Amino acid sequence: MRKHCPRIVIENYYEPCILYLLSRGPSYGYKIQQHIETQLSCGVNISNVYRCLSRLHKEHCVTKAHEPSEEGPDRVVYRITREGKTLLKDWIQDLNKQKQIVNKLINSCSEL
Amino acid sequence: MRKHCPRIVIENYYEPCILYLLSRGPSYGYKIQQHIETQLSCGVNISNVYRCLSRLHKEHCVTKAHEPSEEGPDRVVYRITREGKTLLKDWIQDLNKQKQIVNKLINSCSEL
DNA sequence: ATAACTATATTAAACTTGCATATAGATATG
DNA sequence: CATATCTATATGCAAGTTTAATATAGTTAT
Repeated sequence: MRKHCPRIVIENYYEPCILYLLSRGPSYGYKIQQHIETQLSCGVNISNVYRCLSRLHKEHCVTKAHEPSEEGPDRVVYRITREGKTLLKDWIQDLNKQKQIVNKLINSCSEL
Repeated sequence: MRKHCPRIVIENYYEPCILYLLSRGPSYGYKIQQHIETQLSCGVNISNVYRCLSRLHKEHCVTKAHEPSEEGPDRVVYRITREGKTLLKDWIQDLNKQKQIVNKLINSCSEL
C-alpha cells in the first residue's frame, strides 16, 4: 500500500505562483521561495523555483538583472514582462477550469 | 512566447478520477476514458489511463478481471479495494488543500 | 472488403521532480 | 578567530511521468 498521494498538484506548479508574485513587483528566487511558503502555505523545492525562473526568462516572460544585496550575496532580480502577464492570465483561466473539476470530484466523493 | 499553459493539473492526475469512478462501480480502461471526458470534461490520454490502472493494481488498490464483451474484444474489468478507497480518501483531503491554494491564487489575481 | 469502433498495452523520446552537491558572501555565536 | 547559520544561485543525476506512435485484435457498419 502506498504511503500517500505522491504529488499535490499546485506544489509542483510554481509557474502561476511565481508569475503572480512577480506581477506584484520585482523579486528573486530565494525570496520567492519564502513568499510561496508563507503566503500560499506550500512546500517549495528551491531547485524548481530557479529552474522555473530560468524557463520563464528563456521564454521572455520575465527579465533578469543582477543587483547587490545588503544582507548577503548578489541577487538575480526578475521582473514580469507583458508576455508574462498574458501567460498569467491564461493560467488563471486554466486554474478556474481546474477548480470546477476539483469541486466536482470533491462533491461527488463527499456523497460516498 | 509559449502557446499556452503546458499542463492543466487534473488532466494529468487521473488517479483520483479513476478511483472515484471505480468507487461507483466496476469499470475498464476504455470506458473510464470516456467517463472522464464526458463527466469531468477533461482531455485524457488513454495510455495514461492504462498505466494508472496498472499502477493501482500493482499497489493492490484495484482488482483485475478479464471479462468478455458483447460489443468488442474482451475487457479488463477493475474493481476498487478497501486500500483503494483509503487512497481515494487521502486524495480528497489533498484536493481540498489544493482547492484552497488555487482559490487563494485566483482571488489574488482577480484583484490585479 | 474495408473502414470505423471497441479494447488493451508497450516503446521511445522528452520532460519534470527531488535530492544531492557546489559555490560563495554575510552575519552571529562561542 | 573559527565555525555555524543564513542568504543566494545553480547544476548533475537518478527516478519517475507524459505524449505520441505503434502493435495487436475482435466487432460492427457500409
